[in-house]
Amino acid sequence: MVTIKDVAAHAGVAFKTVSRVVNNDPTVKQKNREKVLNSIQVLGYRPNRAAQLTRRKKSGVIGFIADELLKVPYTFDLIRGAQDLAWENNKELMVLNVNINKYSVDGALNHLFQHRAEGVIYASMYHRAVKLPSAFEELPTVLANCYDLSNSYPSIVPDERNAAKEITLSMLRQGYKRLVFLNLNENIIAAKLRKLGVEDAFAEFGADKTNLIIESVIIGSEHNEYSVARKRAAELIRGFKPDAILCGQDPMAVEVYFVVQALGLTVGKDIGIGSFDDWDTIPGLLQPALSTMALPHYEMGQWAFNYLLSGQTEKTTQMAPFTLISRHSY
Amino acid sequence: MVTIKDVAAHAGVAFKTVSRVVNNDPTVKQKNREKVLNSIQVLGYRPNRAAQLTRRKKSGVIGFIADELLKVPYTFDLIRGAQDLAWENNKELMVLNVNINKYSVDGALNHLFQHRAEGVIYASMYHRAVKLPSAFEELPTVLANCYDLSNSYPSIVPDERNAAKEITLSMLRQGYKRLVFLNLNENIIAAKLRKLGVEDAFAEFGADKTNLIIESVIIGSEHNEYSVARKRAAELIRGFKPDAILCGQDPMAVEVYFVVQALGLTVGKDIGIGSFDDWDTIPGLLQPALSTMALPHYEMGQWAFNYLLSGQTEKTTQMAPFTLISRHSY
DNA sequence: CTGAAAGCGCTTACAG
DNA sequence: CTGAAAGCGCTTACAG
Repeated sequence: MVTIKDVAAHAGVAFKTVSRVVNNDPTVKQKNREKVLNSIQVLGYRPNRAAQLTRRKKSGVIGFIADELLKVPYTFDLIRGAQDLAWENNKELMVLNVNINKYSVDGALNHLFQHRAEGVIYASMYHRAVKLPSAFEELPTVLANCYDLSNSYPSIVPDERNAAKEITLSMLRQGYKRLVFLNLNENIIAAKLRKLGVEDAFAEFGADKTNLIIESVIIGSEHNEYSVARKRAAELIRGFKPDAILCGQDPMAVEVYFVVQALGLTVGKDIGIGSFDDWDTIPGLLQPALSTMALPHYEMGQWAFNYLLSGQTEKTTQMAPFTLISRHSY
Repeated sequence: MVTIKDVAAHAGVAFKTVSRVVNNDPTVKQKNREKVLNSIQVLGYRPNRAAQLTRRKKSGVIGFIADELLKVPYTFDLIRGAQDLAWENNKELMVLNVNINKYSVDGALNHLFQHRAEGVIYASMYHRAVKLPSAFEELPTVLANCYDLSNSYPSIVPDERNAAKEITLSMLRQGYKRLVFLNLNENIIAAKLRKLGVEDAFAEFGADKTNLIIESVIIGSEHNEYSVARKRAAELIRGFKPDAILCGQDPMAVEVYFVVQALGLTVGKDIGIGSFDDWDTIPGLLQPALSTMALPHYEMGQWAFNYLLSGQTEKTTQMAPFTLISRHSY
């Protein structure tokens, strides 16, 4: 491999001058700079990052530990948000997947320590509380899409409550009166907060709460979840006769569309449907296309990265707002 | 940060002995090894990777350039396949996202060169031909889910033709006689090969080809694609009256299920449905659950990584077999 | 504005 | 089995 000394010999300068050019030191005389740049070009020199890092204080590495993250399509936006900023700031984002069977969090951390990472983003697949090993205290840590029960780390999570309030208000304002909210598993934080948000909207709008049913249709324990969305949607449409249904996630909306069609009704005409997530291709697959609250994954990834860059230490829990994507389902 | 010398001082040995212990050199006396291990523990020493790499010949870094890869959920399995092996082999997988707007392939390559990567996997989002900049010739390169037109690099791609043949045969064997294959855009290689595969199956089974219609229902140019699956499915079911439909991808199957239901028919009873991809949550969302040919992304990721590890140079194009996931839709 | 020296934290190559 | 020296490709700190 071509080294700084090869370039120096070729350009007829001291190797320190080459180093200066590579590092954009403005004190190099224009003529020397050009000679060096030319030699770099001709010889195909590329700085050896490992050698640079050995000598420098900063590694430029930010870790990204993904807690089984990558099973759900949109969660990858967490990584993208961070990576886009890493690229812009000339940092290295070291993405490490963690899961029960293969990679431990300790293993991932060890990796990051060996690379002298300057900070780490810990991201979870869905919004939840996590308990991190104490080794995280040794380097700046930010949580994304999750939070720490003992409040030892700064974190950013989706603003579930406001999102639910916002989409519910949007439906009420359009004239829908009688709403069924088919919620996610009541054990998860998103479900708890969204329930409050929907109720907030009814209260703020002055709507009659007897026109509201909230029910969890993803049930069972964490590792044995199943959906009763179809069954309950059918029963509720027949019995309660809502004019709108809000679904806890886009895949559930697919199920509800089937139920609505089977009952001879039309989404967007006989019954309005809204949802959460903006799950990849799903919303556009439906007819009419699904209106949904998009999760702010990309923004959370960015926020987490920026937080590390800024060198802050305040242990805030930040709320990231969803974005309402209006299509034609209500 | 704790260095090898700190550990040596604490353990009362030469720093070279610490280096030996860290690198599992068997010549260290048991007693000294224990002393060093203890000091490492007590001081919390972690080897500095950058310094190691500066001195060693090998960087241990394998690059993974992902061509906008991460928009479709299952494509991440390409990375997972490679990453699992990287972990096992104590290598670093450096994942770099490439796209038109932000990161160029040249930028990603430059990154990899600076890290003295030992090889690179170039993976595309869907099965297609690619043209790589000539800089790839400077380091061992393997293509995954794509191939090079000039055959300059080894590659692995899904065995589309056999997959189509296999699922079609499986349907024919179950007694289905009259098949509509709603194909992907005819411009893409997968569509071309699968068409051949379906025809292979009819020929091999001795089935009557007048009972087969193959039609592309994803149409338009690459950047302006749209689906006429619903419209054509409805027309074909009414006119041609197939007893089975094969869909080019799982999302298309969702659309077809809606059409079938709207016509008052039942999937798996009145009409069999098969598909391709095994796209994340979609197959299980449908009722009955969708039988589909799963893309071998994980396996391709593994193969590509192994190929680099093995140090082979043969420029083969490998075919990776799909796996039939039988559920209840036919 | 430029260069010769020292040093980063390791491993390599050699000596004992 | 262990250690003192040299060196990896750079940057830092200093001198001119």
